[in-house]
Amino acid sequence: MEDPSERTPAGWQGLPSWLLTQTAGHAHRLVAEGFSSVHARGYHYRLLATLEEFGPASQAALGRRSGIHLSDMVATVNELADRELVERAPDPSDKRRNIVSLTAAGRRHLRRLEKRVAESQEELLAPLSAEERQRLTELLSRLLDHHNRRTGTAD
Amino acid sequence: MEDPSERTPAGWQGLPSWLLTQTAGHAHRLVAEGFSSVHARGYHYRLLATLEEFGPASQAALGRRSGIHLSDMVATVNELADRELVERAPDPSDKRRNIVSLTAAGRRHLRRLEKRVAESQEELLAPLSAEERQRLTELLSRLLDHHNRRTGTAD
DNA sequence: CTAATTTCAGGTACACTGATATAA
DNA sequence: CTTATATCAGTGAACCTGAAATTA
Repeated sequence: MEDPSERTPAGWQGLPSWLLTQTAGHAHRLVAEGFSSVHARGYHYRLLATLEEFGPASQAALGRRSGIHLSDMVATVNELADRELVERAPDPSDKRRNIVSLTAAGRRHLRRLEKRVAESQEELLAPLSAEERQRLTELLSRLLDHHNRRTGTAD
Repeated sequence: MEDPSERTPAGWQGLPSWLLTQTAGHAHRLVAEGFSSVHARGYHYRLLATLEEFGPASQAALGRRSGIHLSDMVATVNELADRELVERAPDPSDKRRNIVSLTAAGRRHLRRLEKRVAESQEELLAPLSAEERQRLTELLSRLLDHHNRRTGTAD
């Protein structure tokens, strides 16, 4: 089991796409661990933060603002409504719509999630200096902008 | 539908973990598109490249070298063996093992995959200069190293 | 006995496709 | 008639857990 080839990086390990997806995997893991410690997942945070930032809205509008697919929105709202972190009420002015809004408990839950997110950013970037973090963020932002425009992704 | 809030980025859009996972999503999509045009997926490339780099090996050794989970290794070898891109032969010196090796067709297939990968790297990094690409690669490598060491991940 | 190998069955988070019913 | 909304069913690649049988 002391085969050195099992510790030698293969050629594809240096590819930018590999470095990106692997590092993103660690980022996702760190954030998800923070969330799961308060019984949440990424979609919960994105939905609650979108609700606080833009106010009550229909599930379709929330989907467009949060980037969560409509089919997943149903399950996400279900999970949060079961725990009374959001409220789902019929819209009297348009009977197709549900108006989803944040409850007081939902807002407190969001505060906890934000703390966890901040901690995981720190853990993720630990080996980098402040200037390096800034440079990385800027490079990633430019790549993301470029490809979001290309694919017509919002935001 | 001209609601400007549906184009306004929410607060979490600036988080390093968000920039990383979203950019990685684009990277993954670009690479996967290149692969699917020759009916392949990521595991196929990783397995074929590992086989070429280190030679025939048991599925367990291949899993350690490629980072592919043993349970997924079975299906991956099945798929490649069905297309005669790899060969699975019993190891006479250890009856538990299969020795997996690359066929000539597998090597040709790998050449095609490498071309696709190179194209997608170029597409991924298009907006960055050579120096910026170098800086990004270096920063990501440091982050990846740090977290791989922390989690005991090989390579 | 323990440890390694292969295989199978399944689960999860995220992103997506398609179909349906209802209402604007 | 066309569009928007909400819901349900299901897929996919990647990554993972657990259990089983076989052999070292």
